[in-house]
Amino acid sequence: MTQLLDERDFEILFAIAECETASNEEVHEATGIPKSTVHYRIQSMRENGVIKNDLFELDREGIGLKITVISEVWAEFEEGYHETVGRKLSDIEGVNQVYFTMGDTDFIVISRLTSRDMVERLVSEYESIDEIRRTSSKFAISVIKENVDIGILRDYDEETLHSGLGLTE
Amino acid sequence: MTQLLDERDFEILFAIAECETASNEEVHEATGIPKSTVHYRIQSMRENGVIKNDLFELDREGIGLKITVISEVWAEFEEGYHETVGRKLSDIEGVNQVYFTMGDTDFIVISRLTSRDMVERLVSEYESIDEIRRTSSKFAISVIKENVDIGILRDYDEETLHSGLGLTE
DNA sequence: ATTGAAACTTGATCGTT
DNA sequence: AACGATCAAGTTTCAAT
Repeated sequence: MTQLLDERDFEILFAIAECETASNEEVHEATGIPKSTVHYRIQSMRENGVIKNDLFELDREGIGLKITVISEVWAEFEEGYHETVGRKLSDIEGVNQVYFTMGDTDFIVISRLTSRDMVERLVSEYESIDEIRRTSSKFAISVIKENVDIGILRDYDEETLHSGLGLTE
Repeated sequence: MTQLLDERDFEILFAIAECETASNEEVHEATGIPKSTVHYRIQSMRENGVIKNDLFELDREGIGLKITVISEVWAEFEEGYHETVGRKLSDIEGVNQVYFTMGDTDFIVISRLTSRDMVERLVSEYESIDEIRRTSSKFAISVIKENVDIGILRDYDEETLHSGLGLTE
């Protein structure tokens, strides 16, 4: 099996994420890769499914993030701990979503990882945070739905959003 | 307080989500709204923060989705239930992410909702699914981090992704 | 705030290497 | 596959409403 992506593809993807634009021009300026090559590469990534639409939904498997781990985290109560602990959790490599909830769990953390090694690293990062009392992790066997960014709108009736905002015709 | 968005803004956002492109041209064709007006509206939504970057990360609060609910769902074991039940969960309005896990929980479901009404609706939708045994829901008091789509790349060292894909220099 | 038309920038194509 | 030059196509601006 041949590699889907090489270093150069990543350089382009990182530049897009960094600049927050997919303009050939800007990617060219950020990377030094000629405009036409940037264009060619992005087109190739579209064709092989790594980039899924014009708004750059990425195929996580395609970029090597095959493991999804969902963790529950319990922490010591302190003033403002949802911010301080939340920030520490956010900073761990591979951590993608952090939700602060109240009740029997304090945080829910979703991570995308490349390997078992990273899972071990994740756990030891949790353990190195002083305020954390206990964690519990689950592997997602399959990701059935993820609608993110602008795609989220497909989850709703226009009606629902209108009434949510108090819009009237 | 004046409304951030009106019907027309939504029409444009929905068209973008539907067409999977933000081209003035295509949005114009899909909606009949003149190109220059589409341009003007998108620019305005950028300025007031509803659209956060060129790759169309949306401000969920801005479009009225103020409530995040995270649910754990337990279901009867059946052949292929992760698909059948997972699909039913995915189809509920406002459901945004569905993860199938094994062990003490079967599914983790993340929803974005506009109102308490929608929360009640969510729960009754859960209850109407035959295979579901039990559910448990938490409200996210705050969403501390969400890196989605192409932004996910910012969570990683380039190194990590390279080694995850088995790339070598 | 909206729009049609003009001006301009950029993405896409093509031919070489 | 990479790339510089070219051109069609789309974005952005502008002036009028």
